[in-house]
Amino acid sequence: MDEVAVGTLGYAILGLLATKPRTGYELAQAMKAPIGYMWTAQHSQIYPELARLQGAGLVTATVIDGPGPRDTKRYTVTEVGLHTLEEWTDSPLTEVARSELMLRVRCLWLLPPERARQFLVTQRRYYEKRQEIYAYEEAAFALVEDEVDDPSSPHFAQYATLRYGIMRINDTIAWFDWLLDRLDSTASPRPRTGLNRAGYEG
Amino acid sequence: MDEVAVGTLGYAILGLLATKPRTGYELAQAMKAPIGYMWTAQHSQIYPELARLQGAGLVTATVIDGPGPRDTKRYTVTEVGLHTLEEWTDSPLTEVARSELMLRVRCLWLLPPERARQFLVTQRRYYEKRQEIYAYEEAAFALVEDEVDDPSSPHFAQYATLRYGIMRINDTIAWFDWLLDRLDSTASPRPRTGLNRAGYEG
DNA sequence: TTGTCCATGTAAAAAGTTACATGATTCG
DNA sequence: CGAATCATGTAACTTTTTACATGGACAA
Repeated sequence: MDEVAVGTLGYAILGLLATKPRTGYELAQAMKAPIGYMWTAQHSQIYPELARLQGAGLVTATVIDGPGPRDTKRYTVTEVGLHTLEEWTDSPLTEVARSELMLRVRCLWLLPPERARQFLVTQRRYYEKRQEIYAYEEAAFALVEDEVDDPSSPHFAQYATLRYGIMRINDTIAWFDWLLDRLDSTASPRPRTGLNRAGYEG
Repeated sequence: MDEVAVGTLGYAILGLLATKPRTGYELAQAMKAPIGYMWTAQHSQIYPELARLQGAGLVTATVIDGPGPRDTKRYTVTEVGLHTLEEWTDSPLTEVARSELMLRVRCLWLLPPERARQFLVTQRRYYEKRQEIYAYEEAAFALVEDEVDDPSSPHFAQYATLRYGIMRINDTIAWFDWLLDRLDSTASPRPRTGLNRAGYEG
């Protein structure tokens, strides 16, 4: 019940519990799912965090029927937890963008064009697969038409994030095509001149 | 000189050194810069990593003139380092997407519409600022026109990542506008019905 | 009977952030 | 003369990942 600083993972959990009570296992599943391509965590991180949130009085646990040697617990957000989550939602935010894909792309000049091309084609395929999954997810929102248009419904917010994901994927695929095109349509390949090419100061 | 497993940070450093030798300080600067909105690291992480890379024989250090109580060292990739980087560039990749922004958006249904709107407007502004910085960065590529079209030039790869960044920002701004529009144009706000609204099972 | 799913935990290691610490130069 | 920039490092802490560990239910 002490004043404990809640981290992003804690809020990610509270955010999921705000729509319905879940077990730690279900939370772990939700963070694996494609709709959850916004935050991930392993169960080994989730279980201790749930214990901390409970200690801080932000969630409560109820023992329910379940398999295995240990208790199966279903967690619910408390009023305090919900209020904490609300305050966090529009508190100041500065994101640190990390993209290993872009880190790789930045090194593509080191590879022979065919290898670079192969890499891009493979990556593009992953995004195409996700595109299919997202299309499937979007179809599900047709079933809750009314709620999707109601800003006080969790479906409204969920749909907004889904649209963001779909947009991002579409554009990324378009970008892959643009880059693949540029790779193919280039002039005669110049010979590489070692580590630090003369005249390059960028 | 031992076989040390290199992590993403190590490759990010090697990738920067592959275009030109730099000091640890310069690497830290490069990872702060807007063009580096793909990986970030503090100097406290960079200096030990450079020592590790040097120990593994992937970079070499030369002491140069500089201020302060300690040696100023300029690092250069070795042939082994460059080869290691090359192999990593198109090795299998599966990214874990993390977006605190989307995590927040997913909770917007908890806020009164005006507060949600204010949050989105503020976030939109950050992206608009970055848009300006990126436009400035893009202009710089006009100076190296030839290299931008040459797949074996680092400028080609750098430009590709910049285009990706610009595209992402433009789309994100468009998405903010779409969502702001939806927030405004909604029907009469329904009263909230507590934690777990009846009938909601999503 | 072998593997996957359900369900929960701990331990250890790696990666990342924040804070402490030193000292020269240069600009206002 | 004070603040910012250059330049490098360590210590402490938090977060994330990988691995170890248990055991029931159910399907191929």
